[in-house]
Formats: sequence, C-alpha cells, structure tokens
Amino acid sequence: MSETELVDEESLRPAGRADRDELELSAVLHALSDPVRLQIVAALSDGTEHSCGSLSLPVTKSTCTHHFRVLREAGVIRQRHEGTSRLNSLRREDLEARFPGLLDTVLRAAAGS
Amino acid sequence: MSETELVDEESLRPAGRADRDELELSAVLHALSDPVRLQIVAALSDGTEHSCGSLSLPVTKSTCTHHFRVLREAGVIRQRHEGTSRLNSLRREDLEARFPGLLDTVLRAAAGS
DNA sequence: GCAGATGTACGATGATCGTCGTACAATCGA
DNA sequence: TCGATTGTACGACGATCATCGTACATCTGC
Repeated sequence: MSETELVDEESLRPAGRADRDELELSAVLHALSDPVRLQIVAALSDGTEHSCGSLSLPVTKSTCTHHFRVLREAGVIRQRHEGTSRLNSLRREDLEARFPGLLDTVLRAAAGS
Repeated sequence: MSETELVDEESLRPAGRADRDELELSAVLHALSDPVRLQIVAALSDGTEHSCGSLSLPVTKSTCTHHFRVLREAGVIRQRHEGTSRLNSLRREDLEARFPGLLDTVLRAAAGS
C-alpha cells in the first residue's frame, strides 16, 4: 500500500527491495548492526526524508550509497527519486506489521546508548 | 549481580565478556543477526540452560563453540562450567537494563517468522 | 548546450565472518 | 588408569563486508 504509490519504487524492486512479507529478520538485524546505518535510521526516525547528502556521515558518497542499499534491500527504508536526489524514508508500517515493536525498540536502545 | 555468583565467569571476563555497561548495541544486533545464533537464543529464551550438545544445531562442534563465543562476547549469554559441559544461559536482566525490550522484541519477531 | 550537483556502478583492498577439520584439554565412569 | 564424552584452540578456506576512488549517469539552472 504505502509503497505502490511511488512509481520509482517499482523499478527498484526486482533486484533491490523486499516485499513486506519477504522481510527477513536476520537481514534487518544485520542492516541495523552497523553504526553508520543505525545513525541513518535514527535520522530518518522522525519521519522526515533524507538524501545521502543531507546527512553528515563520516563516510564517502560511495559508502553512503552502499549503506542505503543495504537498508533498502533489507526492507528498512524506501527510496524516492526527486530531481538529482534520492529521498530516503523509513518503512515504518511494513516493519511494524512484520516485526512489531522492533524498530522502535532498537531506536530507543540506540538513543539510550 | 547475576553474574558475580559464578566463579567461572571471572576467568572468562577479561577477554571474553562484556560488563553490563559495556554492552554495545551494534555488537548485540550483530550477534542476533545470524540465524544459527538466533536459534540458540530462542532455545535459551525460556530460561533453561543449554550446552553445545543439547541443541541440535546444523553445524559442527567448532562452529557451535564459535557462535557461543560471539554471543558471550556481545554480552547476550553467560557460560557456566559443569563437568565436561558448558551450560549457557541468557543474560536477560543485563540486556533488559541496558536495552529495554530489545531481547523480547527480537525473540517475538523470530517466533513470528 | 554546458557546467555543476547528486548519486550510482564498478573494481579494488583489507578486514571480518561462518564454516570446517584436526588436535588438544578437561572431566567422568568403569 | 583408560576410554569416552564434551568442549576449546588453532589454522584454513571461501564468502561477505565496509571502505574508498574513479568513472559514469541523471537532473537542474544558466
């Protein structure tokens, strides 16, 4: 539902995205187990969209692209094309439906440490 | 508290264990992101102690030892020596104190998938 | 069209990971 | 004491990972 409204998503799905039912816990946990990616997810956690460049991450553009892809393939985020930018946002509803409470718990744990 | 009652723990701590305050979220998530380790944690989740051999895991003894070490070093489990066996148990209280709700949420997610 | 901005693709590199087999240590029962 | 059981130590192997630099693609504004 929340993803079919975005046309750009469709082109990314075959190789790059997990459907809601295909979300794998191991993949999600692995995606969240990297400090940089956790930082990204925390930045997206208030519902705002962020591009690679709008976050000041301690890595290069290439690495940033890599981390966004890992998050996307694990199903944690979705990507929307807008001009030369890719706006990323959390897939809160899908994650909540599949793994209730997981995202919030991890984010709270990340905030507390 | 719950760990100082075990003498064997003390010898494992310097190189092999994380104190409660030293638990790192990334390390915990990484420890939980492997299917075999998740299976181990799920088996321990009812509070019972388990040895390498008491779980029928799809890996060899060496690999089992490896996974238990990863879990121990991340602070997820504790190990107790008893005869020729090592009895492993979850560090529920420590994890709960540091990352409230995390373990239960992950276990619930694992059970639901 | 062109220059700048933004992000991806691709290859490389060093580190870490999961797995195993073999050898060894520790304990228990006969 | 001796054999069996249980787990660890160590080394090896291939796979994956995080990181980067360079080259390329796409879009915007002039």
